[in-house]
Formats: sequence, structure tokens, C-alpha cells
Amino acid sequence: MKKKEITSPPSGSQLPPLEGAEQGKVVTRFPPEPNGYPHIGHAKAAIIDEEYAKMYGGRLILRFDDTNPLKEKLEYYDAISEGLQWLGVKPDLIKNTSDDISLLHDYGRKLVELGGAYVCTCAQDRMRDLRAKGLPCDCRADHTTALDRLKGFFGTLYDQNQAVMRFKGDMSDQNTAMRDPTLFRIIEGDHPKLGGSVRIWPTYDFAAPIEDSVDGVTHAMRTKEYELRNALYFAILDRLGLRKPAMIEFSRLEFEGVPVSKRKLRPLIDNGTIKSWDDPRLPTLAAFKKRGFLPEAIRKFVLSLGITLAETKPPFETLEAFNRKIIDPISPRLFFVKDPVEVRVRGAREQEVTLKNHPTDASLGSRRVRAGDTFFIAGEDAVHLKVGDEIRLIELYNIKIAEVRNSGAPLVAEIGSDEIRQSMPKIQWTAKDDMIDYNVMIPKQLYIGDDYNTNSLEVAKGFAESYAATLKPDTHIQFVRFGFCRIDDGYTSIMSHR
RNA sequence: GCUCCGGUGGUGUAGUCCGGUUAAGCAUUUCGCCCUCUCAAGGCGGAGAUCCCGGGUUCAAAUCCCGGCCGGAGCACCA
Repeated sequence: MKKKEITSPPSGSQLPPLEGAEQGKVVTRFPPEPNGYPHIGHAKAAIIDEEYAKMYGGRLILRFDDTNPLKEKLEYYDAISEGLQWLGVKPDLIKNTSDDISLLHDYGRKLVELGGAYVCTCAQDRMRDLRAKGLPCDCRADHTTALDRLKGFFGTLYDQNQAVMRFKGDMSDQNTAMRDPTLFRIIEGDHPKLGGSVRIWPTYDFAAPIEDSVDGVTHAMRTKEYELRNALYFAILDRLGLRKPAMIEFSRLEFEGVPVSKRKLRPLIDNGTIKSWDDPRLPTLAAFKKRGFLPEAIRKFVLSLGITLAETKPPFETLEAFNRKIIDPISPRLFFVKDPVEVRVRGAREQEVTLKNHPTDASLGSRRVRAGDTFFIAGEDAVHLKVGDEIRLIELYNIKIAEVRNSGAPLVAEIGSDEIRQSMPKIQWTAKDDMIDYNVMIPKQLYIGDDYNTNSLEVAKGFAESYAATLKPDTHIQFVRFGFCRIDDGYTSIMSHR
């Protein structure tokens, strides 16, 4: 046996080669339903779709799969577009499934005329029962009135819930997706793009194959929960004599304790636990942005996952590691002291010191800090101090602890030696004369098991150098010995990761 | 219940289609050292997998076959 013939993509790509892909002829598509804010799961699909298109010099289509007016809203089209733009995913064509509504209707009619579908007026629960038992209903067998029913279906004969169009599959197929699934249903309601002009709407099962085929998609990708619908997808195209794209599945992307489903997230928003869809605890793209993750990190991470079918929750730490490496060289270093403890340094003279913004990259500049004789250090650092300890205030001077008092009274210290020993603790500090009240929001896992984590958002309170207030929102910084953060406003930042 | 899909170090993957060329590569994690006025980044090194289990085929199996176990998905007039 020989190895499968696969045109190798240009080197440098991280994804495995696409079967049957020809350079310059690959067309992929990302088909989100505009029914919510884009999240990390969307990012995975969109990035893989785009990456393959790029890899083969092909095209990417962004197709809003808007076939259910009850669920879709204009704001979500925009939210998805914005999310993709932030991610750096650039479609070559943007369209809506609803653009092709009459084409879809035509194919639906044609399918009935070809005997591949029928209008069914059975009640929903009766049909569910029949499908479970693998038995056909009377509508299916009624050939004589099939065309009249079809006419009535697209006319005004039926009201919502009175009729649907079903695929003529096999009611006894072991793959239940093939037991005459619904192709069209009647929905009264305003569609965000088409208003109330259309009432016969295709289901995903019908729209997806037709659109993919008609749009020239060569490689269609979707998450693995659709696997059993592949048979249906191809059966529809077969009966209609339409070209069949290749279908590739991959597992969903979700992190431990951070569900992506609206069922789990919506309630938190609705009951006010979480105020908006860009809350940094959420898996939405807006949240990742707010939290200080860079799109490049997300892309690298997604690509490192591969297109496996295994259902796993990848480690969030890996994403953090990618982000840290990208952010580290561009993040100014600043001082933030959490749970501050006051330190008086006897005999300290007032001075203005220059602090480097980055340990190795001088191009990030420096800042001036006014220091007197009163400082604050982090509570965590203070608890370990004993009389006689010598520590270094980073980039300032050494101090020697002279007095340790209980219950919140300031520590007293004196100026220490000039020697910067490798082993001595070097800690961040803020000067009383040059600091501001500061909060760092620290997002944690949203859910623990099935329960909302009531401690999912820690707010670290303390002092930061006043310089922090001068940084523009969205700036990435590192609070030394604390973690990487994104500036949210003058007195708040959001922690990205350590 | 029926059907389908997965199961490689703590974690995520590569390799599995075409059995041997590495008894398993990479990343993350973790430990040590170097560098360093950060517990960051960078450099070097180490740890960590009898490739779910049991049979079988074969000179040879993570890779093929059979059985089992565990996990997930689908069975909507949602996508």
C-alpha cells in the first residue's frame, strides 16, 4: 500500500495537510449563527478555517447562519464581526444564509418534486414518537397530494407549527438523524435582516449543505457533535445532484470551569451576577481582550491544539504561557503593593529616582518617582520580616528593619548597606508621596463543578505608583512580582496571568 | 435504550490510515543550574508514558484484528 496522495501545504503551517486540497483552490467557511457573543469556541473554528484557506492560498467565507429569526439579533452580527476583526481573521467574502432564502426555497421545492422530501402535518410529539419507534407517518406516503401540500406550505395554508417539510430519509435508519428530519419550518417573526417578509425557514440541516455547495466550499469543518449529521448532509446534496464538499470534524474548545454554552452563561448575566459579556471571567472574545490576551496568543494556542476528535479540556496555562511570551517584552514593569504595610525609613532623604520600565529593553523608557521617608510594601512581604532583616527596595536602596510592631502600626527601618546581594529579598514598593489607590481585578474559574464560583473575581486592593494612572487603557503591564495585567482605567487593571 | 465517536507522561498534542528506521517527538507543567536589583522573559539540564485493559495476527504492534472497560456525542418545527 502507498501513502495517501496529499498535496503538501507550504512549510511553516502547523495544521496537518488537508485531504484532497489543491493549492489555490481551497474554499473554507466559518458559519456562526448570530445569536450571541463570539467566544473561544468560535475562535477555534474561525482560526482553523482561515488557516487552511491561507495555507493553500484559498478563500475564507464568513457566512452568518441566520435561519432562525427567533434567536438572531442584529447586534450579534456586529459582535461576531468585531470579534473576528480583533482576532485578525479576515474573510474574503461575508454573506448571510438569509441572502439566499429564495434559492433555498427553490431547492426545497425541487426536493419535494423529486420525491426526496414531503410536507408533514403531524403534530410534533407524534412525530417524535414515530421517529423513536422508526415508523413512517401518513404524510410521507401520501403521493397524490404531495404537490398540493407543497403549494400550500409555501402559500398560507398552514400556520406556524401546523406543517414542516421533512427529508425523506429512512425512518428505520440506525442513525436517527436520517429518520425524516425537518428541512423547513414556519416561523412567524421578524428576521434581523429580512423583517417579516419570510415565514418559511430552512433548518441548519438543510441550509448548511446547500450553502456550502453553492458557495463553492471545498472543505467544510464543524465540531464533532455534528458527526451523525454527515450522512444527512451528503444525502441532501446527492438527491439534489449538487457538488459535495469534504467534511472535517474537530472537538469543541472549552476550558475547565469556563463553560461556553449560553445555557450556563445567560443566567449569570440575567440575574446580574455578571454585568456584561466582556466580563474577564467569561470565555467570550471580548472578555479575553479585556483580560489582556493578545489575538496572536489565541491563534498560536488554537493551532497547537490540532484538529483532533478527542474530547478534552486543554490547559488554560498553555494559553497563558503563549500570551506571557508575547507580552513580556512589551510590558512596562510597575510596582503595585497588595494589602499595603507602611514602612518608615529613618533618616531617608527626599529624592526623585528614575526607574527602568523594562529590565532589558531600554526603549520602553523610564519613569521618575518621588520618594520621601515613608513607603508601602505588600502585606505578604511584610509578614516575613523580623528585626535585623535587610531587604532591598527594588532600584532604590536597602533597608534594615529596626522595629516591628503589631496591629497595623508602621514598620520602622533604617537605611541599610549599599551592597546588592544576590540572595537578599528584593521587593516592590510604593512611595507615600507618589502613589494612588489601586485595584487589580483577578479573574478566576467561573464554575467549580456545576456551581458558580462565588469567588470567581478577586479584587486585590492596594497602592500603585501614580505613574500607573498615566497609562492608557489596554496597555499591557507587569506588576513586578505580582503578574501581568491590562490597564482598564486610571486606577484599575485586570490581571491576565502571573 | 439505540447508533456513532474518542481513550498516547499531571495537562494538551505528534506519531496510528502505509507495523520495524526514537520502546515514543513537541508544548505546557514541575525541579535544578545560569542570567537577573521580579517569583517575568531568556539559556542549559533533569523529572514525568509498560501508548485504557485482555487476547490474537506477525520475525516485529501505540500502529492491524477481536473482546472488554471508561469517557463523550446524536436521537428538536436549535444551530
